[in-house]
Amino acid sequence: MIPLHQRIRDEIEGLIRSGAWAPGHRAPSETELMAQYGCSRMTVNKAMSALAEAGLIVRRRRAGSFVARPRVHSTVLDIPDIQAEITARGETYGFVLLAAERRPADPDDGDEVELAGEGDLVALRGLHVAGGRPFALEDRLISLAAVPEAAAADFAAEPPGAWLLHHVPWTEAESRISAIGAEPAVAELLALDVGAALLAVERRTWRAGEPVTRVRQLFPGEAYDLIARFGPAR
Amino acid sequence: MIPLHQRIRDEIEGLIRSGAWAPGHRAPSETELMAQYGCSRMTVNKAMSALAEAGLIVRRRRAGSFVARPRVHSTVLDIPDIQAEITARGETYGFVLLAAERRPADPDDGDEVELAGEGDLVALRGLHVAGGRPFALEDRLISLAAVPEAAAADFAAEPPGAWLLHHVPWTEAESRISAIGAEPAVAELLALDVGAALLAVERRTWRAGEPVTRVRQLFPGEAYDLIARFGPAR
DNA sequence: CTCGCGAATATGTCTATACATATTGAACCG
DNA sequence: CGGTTCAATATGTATAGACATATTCGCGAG
Repeated sequence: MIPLHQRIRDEIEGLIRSGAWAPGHRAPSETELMAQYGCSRMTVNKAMSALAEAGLIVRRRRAGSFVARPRVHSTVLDIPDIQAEITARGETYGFVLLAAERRPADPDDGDEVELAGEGDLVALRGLHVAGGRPFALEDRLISLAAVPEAAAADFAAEPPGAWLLHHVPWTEAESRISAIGAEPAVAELLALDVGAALLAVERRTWRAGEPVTRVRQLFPGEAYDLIARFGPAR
Repeated sequence: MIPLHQRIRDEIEGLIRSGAWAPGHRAPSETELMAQYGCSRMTVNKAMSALAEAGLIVRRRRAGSFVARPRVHSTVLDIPDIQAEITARGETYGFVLLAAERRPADPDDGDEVELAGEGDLVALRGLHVAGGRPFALEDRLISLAAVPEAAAADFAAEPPGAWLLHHVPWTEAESRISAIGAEPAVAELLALDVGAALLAVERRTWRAGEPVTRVRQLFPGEAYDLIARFGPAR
């Protein structure tokens, strides 16, 4: 049984997404919807407030509720877990740990110093492999001040991304996406020509304001797409 | 005056984001919060339902409300309007229309055929310029079946992105982000070496299920970053 | 000791009502 | 004709109560 407020919400959302109600269109008032659905105003209000929160309508007192004009920016981007992504494609996933060391932050690198805080860093380099072929190169720094358990973790057994996900819940994250050419060392590891275009995803995460980790993942440009959608899919 | 349900919501969100309530932590029941804030259950419920909808807590009947473990995927990505982005940086913006033609869809290109529908296409190529230097190359197709007015528009005066935004509200969009090497023609237009890494953003938009436009924007890799954030910023 | 059943609990939904608040449009007055 | 006031309107917030539903816990029977 679908709750009534959800049904109202879904129906109106359908009218908007189908284009039947164009941006700017004025929706019926709560009183009208209340009569239309034979329910109380609170129920209608719950549906309409949810649509407003979702950004589908704009509500103005005395004036009414209007279909919002969608904004170009801020779509939802799926940055999937690499392992999950690969297995979802039906390919076998592997992770090769190329290097792992514990070291203090480079004092010339403000970024590292901030990440390390009072402690050392764990620096990792690893290769994500899909079906026997290199899929992504990952360079990661983990703050031991934030995650002391990382000193003893075996990242060859469990890739650092998955390990962190299980051990350290984060509260904030920032991802930065750019394109760079492959340097010789990187090109060799990814089995590409030097200078080949790579999609670079750099992500930093924090827990309660304290930096936890910074990771830079390099994907061969033609092998990987990031997709962001705005639309009927829920 | 901040509404009470919002205050409750904000306070609990603060406890979660600060890490005071770790993932898995059980929040007080609605009855307890109701006593704590001296309000009715509906008010507490509104706050907690909103937090649940936002994915910050998970609610289970009889069991209670628990702080959710954040998921890696689905962050919010800002895909800004290029013109707005450049002027925000304090640089002068310019758009150079390199080519514009009206033509039927290429029957060998299923993508174009779908976009065109029963009508022709407008095919445009233009260069976004920031402070006198090339910033992005844009190739765009507009469906005249969906937007007949595009046949008469002057895209040299108003860049097609802005023109479309003003004339055709869309209801769905999909963006695809990848990295490619610059081909000779592209490299020359962007004043780069052949093979230089480019960030490619391809976006398609629909209105009420009908394809409206498809645009491919190529940015010099080192000149532009896309940033996605998840965190306390609201 | 285990299984099944019923009671307790926490959330989920909904109603009817009340008052607050922003905004608009129209009536009124200078 | 222009500005001010005021009432109508639509949303915003909140209450108290009611019943529904899923899930867990504990008790008692086998």
